Amino acid sequence: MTQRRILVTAALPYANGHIHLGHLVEYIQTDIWVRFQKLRGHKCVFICADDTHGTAIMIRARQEGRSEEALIADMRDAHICDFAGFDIEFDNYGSTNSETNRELCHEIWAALRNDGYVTEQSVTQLYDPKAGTFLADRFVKGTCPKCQAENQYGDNCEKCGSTYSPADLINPTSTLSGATPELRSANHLFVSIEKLHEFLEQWTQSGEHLQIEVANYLKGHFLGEPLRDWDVSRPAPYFGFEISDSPGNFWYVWFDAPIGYMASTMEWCRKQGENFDDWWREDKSQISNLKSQTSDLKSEISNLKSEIHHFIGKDITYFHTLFWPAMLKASGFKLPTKVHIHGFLTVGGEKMSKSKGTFVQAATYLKHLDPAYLRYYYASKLGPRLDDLDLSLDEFVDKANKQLVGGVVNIASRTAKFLGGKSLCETYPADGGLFLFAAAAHESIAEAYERCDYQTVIRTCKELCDRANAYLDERAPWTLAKQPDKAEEVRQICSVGLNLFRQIVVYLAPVLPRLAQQAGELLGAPISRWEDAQSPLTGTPIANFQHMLKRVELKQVQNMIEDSKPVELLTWVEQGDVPVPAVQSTDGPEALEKEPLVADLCSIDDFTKIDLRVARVVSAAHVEGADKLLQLTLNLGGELRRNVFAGIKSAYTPEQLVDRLVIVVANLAPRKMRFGVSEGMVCAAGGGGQEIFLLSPDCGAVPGQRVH
RNA sequence: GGCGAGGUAGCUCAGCCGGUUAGAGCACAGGCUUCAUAAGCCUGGGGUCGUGGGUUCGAGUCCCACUCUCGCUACCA
Repeated sequence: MTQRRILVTAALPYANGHIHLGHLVEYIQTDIWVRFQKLRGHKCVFICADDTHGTAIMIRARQEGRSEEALIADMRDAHICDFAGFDIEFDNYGSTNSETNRELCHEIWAALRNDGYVTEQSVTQLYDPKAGTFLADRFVKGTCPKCQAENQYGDNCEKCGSTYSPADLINPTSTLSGATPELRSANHLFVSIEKLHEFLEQWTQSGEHLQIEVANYLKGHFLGEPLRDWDVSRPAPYFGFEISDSPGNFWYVWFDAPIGYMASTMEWCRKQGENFDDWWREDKSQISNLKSQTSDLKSEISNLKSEIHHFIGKDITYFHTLFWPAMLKASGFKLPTKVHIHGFLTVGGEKMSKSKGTFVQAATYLKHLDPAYLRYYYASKLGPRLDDLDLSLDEFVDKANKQLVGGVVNIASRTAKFLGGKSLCETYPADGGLFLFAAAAHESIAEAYERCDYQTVIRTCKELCDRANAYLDERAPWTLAKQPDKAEEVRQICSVGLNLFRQIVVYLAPVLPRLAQQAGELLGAPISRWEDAQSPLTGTPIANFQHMLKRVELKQVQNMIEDSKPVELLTWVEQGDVPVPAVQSTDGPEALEKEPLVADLCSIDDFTKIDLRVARVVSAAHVEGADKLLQLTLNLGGELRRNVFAGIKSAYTPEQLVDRLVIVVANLAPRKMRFGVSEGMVCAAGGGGQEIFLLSPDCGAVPGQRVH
């Protein structure tokens, strides 16, 4: 088999949020594909990066009172940690906010300019005079002009489904500052891709690069009419790269994000001594020479050719299948070999929901469950199509226990103990053709992996498992083990069983890398190549069997869901309505009478669920338009900052708060408020109004300490 | 409205270029086994393959119509 050179990317996660189970459909799918290619002996490079630019990041950083760079650095660390926890192994994880990316953006931009793709047009947009920024649609809220429904965001109404311009909203307000936005126009830069219409038509419809339904979608939606120009610039202030030949304008985040694929590749190339051009630039001399070469040389040259595979969700189809190829084509870069598009994750047949606890973050999952279950589960449900993938919790438990533990691992579990400390037979015993049958399956399994049809892979492996388990059942080595003269026969049967186990683990290695590792250790020979499934292992020492994967209890899954539900927010921050006259400190019964003790007892477990921390107020500020709130930036130790809105304006001034220590509920679910997201709650006593008394630790406490 | 995908056992689905009595897992019923992480094996019940036409010696599989469900409908991450 000739070695392919394959560059694989997964979509860049946005630095505005944590990785959740929905993201993981993509990263697990892609990681499996990459591991498969590597196992097959191909040169495969897995590239990703954080997507860091745009208004959302800018606004959030502002709310948290820190720089965008600090925010995206934290987020990047969190993302990397989450991915590692799920055994998702990137060859390079970059950032779109890198010098390499800036340079590549400039290069591509210059090419677009030179070839006349860039035009300038005036755009009228809502502008927030208080926040000093133009407002993306989702930062504007108002009454629907069609059906009068209130509190509708952006450019469409959830109630009546109509779409409109945000400027048409009745009584629009900025969700950033509460100000009334005004219409302002500014010159934006556009890329005209209509010039490439014919090329895009041909590229998308060729049947080679896209799934058929995607090709049809593009044809039906976009290619039937002239392609609209793409607005790729945003006026300052904007967190991103300033456009060199258009000062005061920045590239829209979607312009520099896909270029991040290239930048991250370039970083990898520098580390590995690879040539970036081999991966991303079409070598014209090679291609033009091809026609005159012999077929031998042709195949040699095609070996040098590298492939580019993008894995994305269906929400960003448009960018990856029209703009991105257009940009690459226009600037002389190599086009994607294939764009693999998958559907969304639903949980229990419904969209993920924060209130139902089905919006599970990667880190929350890892607190409760082994990543192998999810990798296996997703694999068992993923096909080559764009269907949404449903996570059914019962089925999840079932697959993990019945198929993974009771099926696959059980083969080793029921045979290895008879060979612990001994070794496999020197020559592979007769097994009625089981090994050959499984070995012959490798081709169809490999084809299924190649086309991302993992459910077929799992289905096939399950059949192999059933055969192996039926074989063991029939031969019953445990019965023979009681007869000393049958020791050799037991060894033979177990050698067969363990070899069948090993084959299956080889086939599943892309899905279950840890299991492959453990199986290698058990059997005294690492699993490192696809071909390991083709010839039986003989004579190697067998280690004592240790559990490879625990069974799952439904309770663990339920706990994870509970853990993902937002904790009910105590609403005192939003109350404080009637100021109560100051009370003398007489230790009287008034306070108790007003708010009697809670009758329900709470367990120590209930209490420890609440993560109380010492924090220092780094900065405090009035919130424009808010009557009761102050915005606090808290330091929870080290670099950890939190943005908290506290309803304490009636009792404190910002100046009184800066630098003092407070007690904060650190694991309170973030709460979206009118002025931004509040990421915790400052503890205080008192009834509201003037009567709010912040809790403070005694001298000596430092930020980050937990309150017990 | 347009476009796309799909309607196969109680549930989740597989069925490639049309071909013998329509498959798997889960669930359910019965039996075997007790080596294994209360794991494993065998047997069974149960489906007019959305509806109606058509092509064909023969259709779940091709064509048409109808019907229902879901998704998408771009400058939003």
